[in-house]
Amino acid sequence: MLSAEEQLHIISSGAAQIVPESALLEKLKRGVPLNIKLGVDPTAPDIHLGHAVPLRKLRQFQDLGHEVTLIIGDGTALIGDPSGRNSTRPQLTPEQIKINAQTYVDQAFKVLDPKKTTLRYNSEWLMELDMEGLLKLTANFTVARILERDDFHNRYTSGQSISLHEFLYPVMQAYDSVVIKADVELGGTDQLFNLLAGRELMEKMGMEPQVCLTLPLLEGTDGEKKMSKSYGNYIGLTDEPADMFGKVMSIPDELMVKYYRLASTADVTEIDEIEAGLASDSLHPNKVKRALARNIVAAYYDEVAAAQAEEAFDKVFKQHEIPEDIPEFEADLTPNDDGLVYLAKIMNDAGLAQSAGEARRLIDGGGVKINGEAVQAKTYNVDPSLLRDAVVQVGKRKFVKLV
RNA sequence: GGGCGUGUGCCCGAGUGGUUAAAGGGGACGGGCUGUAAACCCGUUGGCUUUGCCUACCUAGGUUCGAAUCCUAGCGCGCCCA
Repeated sequence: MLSAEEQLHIISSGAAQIVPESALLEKLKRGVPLNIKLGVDPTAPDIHLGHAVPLRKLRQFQDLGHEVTLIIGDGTALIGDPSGRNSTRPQLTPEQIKINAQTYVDQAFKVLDPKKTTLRYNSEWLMELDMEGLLKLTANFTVARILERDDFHNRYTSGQSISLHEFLYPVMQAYDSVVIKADVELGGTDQLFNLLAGRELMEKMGMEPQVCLTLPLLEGTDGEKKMSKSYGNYIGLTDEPADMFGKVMSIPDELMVKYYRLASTADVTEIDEIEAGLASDSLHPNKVKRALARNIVAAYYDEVAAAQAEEAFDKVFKQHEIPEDIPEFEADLTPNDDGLVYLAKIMNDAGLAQSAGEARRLIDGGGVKINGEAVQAKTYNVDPSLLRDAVVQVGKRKFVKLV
């Protein structure tokens, strides 16, 4: 085992805050494996690199010899986390929660070490609570304390509704920590209040309180907004290697180090060197970003897939070649009276354009190529022999082979 | 329950009777440049085999030669009063 100080250095890499850091150092100094907790809401089935950030941090803990308890919040999901919300969340059906939870777990184990992970469902103890237990638990918190929370405060002062059951969310999450005896709980920066509630409750119940470790939000590929499916700027854990590679390559340079720290499997010392190298211009951003993309692909697939993804990427972007493995489309090449076929319609049918009109515009904009040859503006109709077994390309990365 | 206001394209937002498929901005997409990105420049951004036709400014009716623009009702949102 590494020394407590060395461990702390690794653990704090990329973390937003550790509350309190001194307590974590003390826990580490004991030299016994700690119990690290992460609670997840099974609300969204598909997970992306943003969701994987706390998982990566958990993995670091595991690699340092600690144990992880992953809590599926199937009980708390009945409430719906009010964090960052300005209105009440819709409640999910038990069936939906179950499906989501399973999908989540499958993906989470791409990151976590199953041998050092205990999986728990919090319905196990939350649903066991009777009225007496609930009352005892809630007596540990005051309304004023809960109302301190930013989002509750805002909703309350602006006259928006807060349902009584939403008040219970932080209490339930805190109770999870008590039940599993967490040493450290992870969460996004927006989770700090909930994490602190756990700390407070443990202390009140005579336990050693957990340390709260928050992680920053990961920006999406646009480099602006947080990674989210609804913004279309996400990199999914189940994305194809080539896609994943390309998406990582498209992030802004400024984000590279953050991605390294939060989303890669690289060693912290290595990342420190990369950061320094970039700052002093001794490392070329392109090289660094490639290495990052390879690392991330390899983390979810393997080295071979990563190398292939890079190769495919170079073919398309560097040498402007046509990649292998492009989708095929069976096009109807029956000519019209002039002996021509309407290219715009074919592109539309092949999924290269949302409408024939868009296809025409793309042609006029010089964005359409047949076998690497740009189609001249206004040529919406072409000779069918040109299209037979041809590769039609839109922009830099959309290809379809006509058969 | 009453009063007032508001509803425009992916988003924001101009337009208050007539070349308005609808200014401007953002985003997105395409081209150039590049390192793949950013920045910058250019173009496109309802549908249709496009010198044209069709469908569109919350919905349904109405007024008018002509409506996103005026009227009526409904729906959504906002504010004020009870």
